Parts: sequence; C-alpha cells; structure tokens
Amino acid sequence: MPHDPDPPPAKKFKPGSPFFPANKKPGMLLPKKGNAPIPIDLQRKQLPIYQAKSQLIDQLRQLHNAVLIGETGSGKTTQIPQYLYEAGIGRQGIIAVTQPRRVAAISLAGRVAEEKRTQLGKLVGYTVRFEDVTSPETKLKFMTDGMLLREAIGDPLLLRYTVVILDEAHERTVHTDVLFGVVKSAQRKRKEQNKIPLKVIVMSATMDVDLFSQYFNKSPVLYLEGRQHPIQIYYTKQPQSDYLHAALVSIFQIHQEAPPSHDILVFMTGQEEIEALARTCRDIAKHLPETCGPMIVIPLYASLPPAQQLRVFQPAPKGCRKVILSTNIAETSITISGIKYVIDTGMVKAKRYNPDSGLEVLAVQRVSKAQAWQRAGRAGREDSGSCYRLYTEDEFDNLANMTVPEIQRCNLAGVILQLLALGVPDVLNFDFMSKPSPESMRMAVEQLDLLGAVERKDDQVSLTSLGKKMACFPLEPRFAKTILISPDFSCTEEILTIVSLLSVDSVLYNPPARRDEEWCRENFVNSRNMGLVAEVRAQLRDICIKLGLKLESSLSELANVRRCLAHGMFANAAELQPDGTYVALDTHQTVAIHPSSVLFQAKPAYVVFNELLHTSRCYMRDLCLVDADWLQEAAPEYFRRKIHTAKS
DNA sequence: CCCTCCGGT
Repeated sequence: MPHDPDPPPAKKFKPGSPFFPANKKPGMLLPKKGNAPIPIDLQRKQLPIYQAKSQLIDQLRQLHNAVLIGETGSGKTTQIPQYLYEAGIGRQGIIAVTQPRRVAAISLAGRVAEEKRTQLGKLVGYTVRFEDVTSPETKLKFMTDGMLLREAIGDPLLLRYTVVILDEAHERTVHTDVLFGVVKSAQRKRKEQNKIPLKVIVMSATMDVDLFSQYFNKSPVLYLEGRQHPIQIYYTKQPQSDYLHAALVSIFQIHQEAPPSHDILVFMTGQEEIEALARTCRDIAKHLPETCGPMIVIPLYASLPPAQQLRVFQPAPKGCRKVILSTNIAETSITISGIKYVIDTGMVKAKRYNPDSGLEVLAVQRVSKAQAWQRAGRAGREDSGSCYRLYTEDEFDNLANMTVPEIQRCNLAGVILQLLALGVPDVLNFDFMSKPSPESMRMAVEQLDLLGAVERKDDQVSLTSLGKKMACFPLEPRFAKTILISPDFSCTEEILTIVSLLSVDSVLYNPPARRDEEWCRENFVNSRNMGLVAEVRAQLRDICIKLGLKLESSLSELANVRRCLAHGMFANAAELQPDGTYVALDTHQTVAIHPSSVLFQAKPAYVVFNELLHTSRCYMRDLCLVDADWLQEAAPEYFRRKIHTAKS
C-alpha cells in the first residue's frame, strides 16, 4: 500500500524562506469569477514583490550582478523589468528577459504590455524563432534564451542590451548554461573596453543558488516572498516495487476520502504508461459503490494534439473529480489550477548521454530532490494541498539534490560550433558553470573535425570557412553540412525538405492502440509538426539565399540526393554483415534496421541513418540507401580501414 | 518485428 489509512508523520513543506516579512496576505493575481475585475495597477500593487520595490531598486541600481530567488507567483518576472525601466536603470539600451520556452516569452510580454498600457511590440516586445514582435521603441524585450544566443553570434558583447535577466535559471537548459558564459564574458569585456556596463540578473525559483552566486563573482542573493501555500508531504512506509500499482491505489484512496472538488495530478513517465493507467482507472471507476462520486481521467503529454491538451483546463462537472495523469510537462510548461493533491511516482523518463558511444538513450530513472519539490509545489498554487510521494523518506533523502544539467548529458557538437562562431578563443577551456566531461568535449571537436568545420593546431581549435557557414544554420552540424554540400549534387531543394523533416518531431501520429491499422499511414498526419517543418524549411532556405547557395532541384535524379546524404552523414553509416546484422562503421556497434523502415526487408549493403534508438535492440531510424564508393569519396581517410567490401 | 520525457535556434 502506498500509504496507510492514518498517514505517516507528515512533514510541513514551505519552500524558500521569506527575507521580506510576510505581513500582508497577498492578493489574487486574477480576478475571481463574478467579482468586479481588479484594476491592473492595483493588481501590480498587490503582488508580494511590491512590498520590496524600493529596496530592490536601490540594490539593483548598485549591483552589476545579482541572483534573485523568487517563489512561484512572486511576480519577479513581470515586475523587475518594469521596476528597472521606471527607475531609469538601463535606459540607454534594452532590458532583455530570457525564458527557456517560447510560450512563456510571448505571454509574459503580453502581460507586461498590458500593465504598461501599451501596444505589444512598442515599448514591450518579444522575439522567438519565426516571430519578432519588437520595434526600435522596444525597451523591455522578452525572448527565448536560444534566441539571445543566436543574436550573440552577430554581437558577442550584446551591445544593444544594458540589462540581461536570465529567468528560470534553475532549469539549467543547454541554452541557459551557454548564455551564462556568454553574458559573463560580455560583461567583463565591456568593462575592459570602457563600454556601457552590462547588468546581469539571474532568477531562480529554487534555493540552491550557491553555484550561480559563485560563478557570477560571488554576487549577492536576494530573496522574494511568493504565494506558495503550505503543502503536506506524505511518504510511503515501505519502498514500492510497482509504482504504477501504488499510483492506482493512491488515486482511489483519495477519491474515496476527499471532497469531489479536489483534483488530483499524478506524475508519471510516458505516453504509453499514462494511456494504460487511464484505461484502468476508468474501468475501476465504473464499478465503484454509489457512495463514490464519478471521476474524469485526463491524460497529458506533449505529443497529444492541442485540443486534447486543453481538456486539462476544463473544470470537472459538479460532483465529479478530475484526475490528470501527466508527464513532467506539468512540472513547468503547463500549470493547472485547482490541484489539491499531487501523486509523485518519483520516476521520470529523461535523456542520458554516453560520450563513448555517442549515443543518447531515453531511460526511466529517479527524479532529483529539486524535481520532487517542483512536483509537490503544483498542489499549492491557490490553497494548501497535499503531495503523496510513492517512496519512503529514506529513498527521498538518497535522491540526487539537483537534476544533472542538460549540458552534461547531451552531444556538444552544436554547442562547440556556436562557441567558436561567437569568437571564444579557447573553447576547450570555456568557462562553463558546470563543466561537461573532457571526454564529451573531445568527442564533439572530433565530430566537427570530421565534418570539416574546424582546424586543430596544437591544442587550439578554430573554425574553417565551411564551419563559419555551418554556424549560420539553426541545426545540428551534420545537417548544416549536408545542406552546404547539396549544391555540388544539384539537389538543395530536396535536401532542405529532408533536413527540415529530420529536425522536427515526426509528422505522423503513432497511436499505440492503432498501430496495426494500415490507413494510419495515410491519415494520421500531425499538422502541428507538419506546419513546423514548413516554417523551418522556409527559414533554412532564406539562410541558403543569404549565403549565396544555388537552389536547384535534382528532379528525377534521386541518386544525387542519396549521394549528398552519404557525403553529409557519412559518420552515421552502417554496413551489412555476412550474418545479416549491421555494424555502425563509426563505433563498430551492432545495430539493426528499425522495423518501421521501408528498408526493413531490403537489407541493403550500406546505409546512412539519422539516429540510433536504443530500446529492445539498437535500432537505426530514418535510413537512406548509399553506395560504399560515396562514403569513401566523402571521407577517404576516415573510411580507409573501416569499409570491408569494395562495393555495395 | 517496432514500445519517444521535456524544450529550443
């Protein structure tokens, strides 16, 4: 049993500790239904942060670096940029606020424009990929962190900006982590060159900010009170061998005991698991005694069509309980109101990277303590709540404190290429806040070398002219390379389409329950992803034109396209063995053609592939038939000892 | 004989 009828001794949870006294009950951010709307100026003044306004302005005026801890709902992201602007801080340039996610950048800009009573795109604007809603008047600019990084390639000192606010820093995305180093270096260089100073403010929702403070010259840490309500935490008495069963028992225990208006949010690992548990819950709910009210079970994960994602926001009918089964999308990206109970399985599906094999693997693993607190916090947004952890307190104590930053578990080829394009002199010793392993750095440089993007002299790495062009594309280096060589094969139009398709998620839905139905192949087109492909292709095509590439189509000469892919993707080649298996020529790993491939039955002698998927076996996905000769031509040195047979 | 967490330029 996940928990007993009388719960184990509970721990009171109140994340963070208020630095500014909590002498006032904070007001509601949004007007309640039926009440007169609260004027927007009053709403601003009712935010917890307003109490600290003048103190904050005084401190931020003096500091070059600051770390700000603000609980959810403190109002730090919308108010700090306005406070700075209103106090005349950084007026010579633009105040940038970076976000890991597009939707956040867009909606925050909308909110702040409304508070400033200006049209979006004037004083307040935003810039995300495919969308730039700014003008020369824009002084408060919300943007994705990836976008600021792109901009830095053309302007490494970020001279348009007087203040850069790095929000949601605790999430530690690759982009945020690279930006840490970029803004730190820009700040130092501007000081050395007597340019207008750059103020850097790091914002985090979690307390573990020592690393941020150390990294930014031991900058002071400012604390902000939030609106988080107390959350009662429950642990299991015994470790659970089956977290899905434990989740099921917990859901129905709460369902039988709690008032029906109290909604439940369950954190799980993936689509298939969620859909299966949803079915089980619905079956059980049908056979409950009359005394138990009805229950509506809603799955939530990123690949769900938008219309179905929206269902989580609809209130359940009166007397009916809403149970949401979600991946970690509900940890940060989607916030649902009315959640009274969180059930945390303690598990998450996340990417792991093995620098030796160069393989990224998705694996179910334990969450970190920070993640567990983030999940629990989802129960206390409007009122006090409860979080049921399906593991013991001892198990919790043994969790890692923080999730390993993404930069330490991904392929770094793109990051290194970008740093070189930024003019970082000694990339291998770049000042990362959390250094990736030397092994994965070395692997990345080797990959770039193979692609012809870099030159190495002694221990110094520099960009070739091909590498400089590659960095212009918002793509993985091998894709950029493939586009850049496509004019040699007169097939740039085709390659643009292929690369666009490969660089977004699948354009086909693949519902597990209907995998056997033949007509899915024609009908289950994911319009969201297909639309994205079209936008990506248009953007890449623009870059080709700017670089002066000849845009040709090979028409019916498809061998040109395959030849081009062989030249661009030669590092991802595999060779058929006499026993019918394949060997990846780069790592000598045994691999197989994924059964979903049209080449599954064909057994071609040589293929290039887009990615390796390590599941029941190591599968190659997105394949293209190539000739051995083409691979030899593409990288003669590299293949000298790798290819066994002469021809395919 | 297939069994994909979340993001982003």
